[in-house]
Amino acid sequence: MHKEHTLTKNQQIIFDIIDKSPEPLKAYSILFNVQKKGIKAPLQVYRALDKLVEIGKIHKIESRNAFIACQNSSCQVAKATAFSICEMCEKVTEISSTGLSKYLTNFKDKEGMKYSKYNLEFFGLCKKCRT
Amino acid sequence: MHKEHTLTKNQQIIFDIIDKSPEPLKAYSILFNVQKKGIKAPLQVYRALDKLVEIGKIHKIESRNAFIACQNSSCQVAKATAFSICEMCEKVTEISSTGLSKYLTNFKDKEGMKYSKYNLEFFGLCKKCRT
DNA sequence: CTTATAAATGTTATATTATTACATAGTGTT
DNA sequence: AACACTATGTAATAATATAACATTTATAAG
Repeated sequence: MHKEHTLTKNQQIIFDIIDKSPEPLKAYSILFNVQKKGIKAPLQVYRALDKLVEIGKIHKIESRNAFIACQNSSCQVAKATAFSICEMCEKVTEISSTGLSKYLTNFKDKEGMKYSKYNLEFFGLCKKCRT
Repeated sequence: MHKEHTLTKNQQIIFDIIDKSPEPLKAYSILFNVQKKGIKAPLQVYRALDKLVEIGKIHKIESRNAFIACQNSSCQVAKATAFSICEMCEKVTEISSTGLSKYLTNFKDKEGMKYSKYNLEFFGLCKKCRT
């Protein structure tokens, strides 16, 4: 079993903001939002973000430089992530498909190499934006 | 059939540097390398990069903010990309697996949504770094 | 409980990555 | 020539991220 991570003060503050947000948040937008709570410097935000990513509480959307809370309840480690991104409204959703994650986790390249981690980002138009 | 894109002067200079490099290049490292050729400003580099990505001659490795020449001969459009990245030596290789690209191109999420584009990055240790 | 160690914090400065805004020049039509 | 379109040049600045160092807090070992 995994050890439950108890978040520190800064980590908790920053996680809460990301978790409550309906959309991915950028580091400096987070910073702006927590300045009233005493977090004044970028580094304080980035350190919390790094830790939260490391323990799998949040994920980074690489193509957007933004962070989203993990949707898969109790995802402890960030080693197999997949997202859909609407190119119109920028809505991002974490994909949890057993088939997909099995396929990718077991994927071997031409030389038989298996990978320990992956990140996949799908792009298209969401339901709303297609209508 | 696709129209062959004739690269402009700046685009050609920047593509050549990326194409010759054994590793992904970052925008400012490219800038540094082309200053002798008269390209002086970041924007000149970014504009060429944008265009080259758009026409599929190069790809951006999102997790590294770096650019690599397309390995799939005559890949004209950047809409289905997959890479392996060594977390030790940072070697990046474009994966060309028909199985993988078929699987992902046809992937539908829970709501039946199909996507027009994807980018996948695998992480692990390359052959050399595992020994 | 105290000492040692690791993890987290606070703060300043700076590095790296990317875009806005505006002026100019080339290219290809009609 | 007149038009639209794409690319270029240049300066300034915005947005994203890390280095370096001092201090504090949490955790574990004796």
